[in-house]
Amino acid sequence: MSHYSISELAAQFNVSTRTIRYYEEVGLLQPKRNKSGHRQFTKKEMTQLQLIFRGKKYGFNLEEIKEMVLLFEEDPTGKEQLKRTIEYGEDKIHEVSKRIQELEQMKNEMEQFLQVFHDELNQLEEE
Amino acid sequence: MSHYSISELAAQFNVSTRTIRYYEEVGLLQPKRNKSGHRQFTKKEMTQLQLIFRGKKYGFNLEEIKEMVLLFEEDPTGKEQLKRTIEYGEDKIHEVSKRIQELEQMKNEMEQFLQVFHDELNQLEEE
DNA sequence: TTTACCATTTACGTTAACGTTAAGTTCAAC
DNA sequence: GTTGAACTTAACGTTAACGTAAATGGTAAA
Repeated sequence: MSHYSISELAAQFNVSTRTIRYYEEVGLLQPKRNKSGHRQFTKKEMTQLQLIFRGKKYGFNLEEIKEMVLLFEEDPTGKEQLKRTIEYGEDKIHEVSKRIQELEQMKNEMEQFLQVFHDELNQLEEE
Repeated sequence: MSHYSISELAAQFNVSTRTIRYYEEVGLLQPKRNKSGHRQFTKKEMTQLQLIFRGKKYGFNLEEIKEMVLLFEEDPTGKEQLKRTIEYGEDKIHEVSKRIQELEQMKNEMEQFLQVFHDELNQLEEE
């Protein structure tokens, strides 16, 4: 009924249970517990884990990821709170945009480099 | 005359000299030495450091970066060698492309999330 | 030639992000 | 009710990527 155990989540995301417990340890997740103390995960935590792993893949460390996860987890009620959240979120989006641009530059440079090799290969094959 | 000391490079790239020595230690750089054993860096190493820091910024570890740096450093002479280098390089470009795509997806999701907050803010301000 | 700075190697220290082991608890099935 | 898999916490271990300290050497200015 929409509750997952820690090993189910671990299998889903192909990580160890230790990893998930560690994420709770550092405040990235706060799963509820059942009567006997076992963690109960829901779709909320699944979504958060998605964000975490995507962030990790792109060089953000857990502290940075934590900020982003918490940003989208808390329900900012009140105008001032909302405004600050939006501003912070737009900053984060800017960071991501910058990373994308620089990755594209990196890609371009790699393509230029390969072009040289391509030309050399053509030279060799024309003989 | 186009030779830089280790501390000049460190200042240029805003890292410690230890970092640069470490990169040599793990095989990312192979600077020449002068008579008294001091490292002599040239534009070649400057270019390699550029690649290294950009790679780091986007979540590649030093091992992966090493592959890429060595790929573009060695002069693949001979048709077979050239072909393999080109193929490997295209794989790496593919990886970068994938990262770009997923970063863009990440950005989209963040923008959607923020849109919700924006709407809530508008609701509050219409009253 | 002594001061001072830059270089060198060696080697131990540090932090993030887990891995691993141990010792105990709970649940599901038989 | 006993067995076995899955859960719990606690705590020590591991690796990458450096930081830092110590001991030493070259060189240029005072």
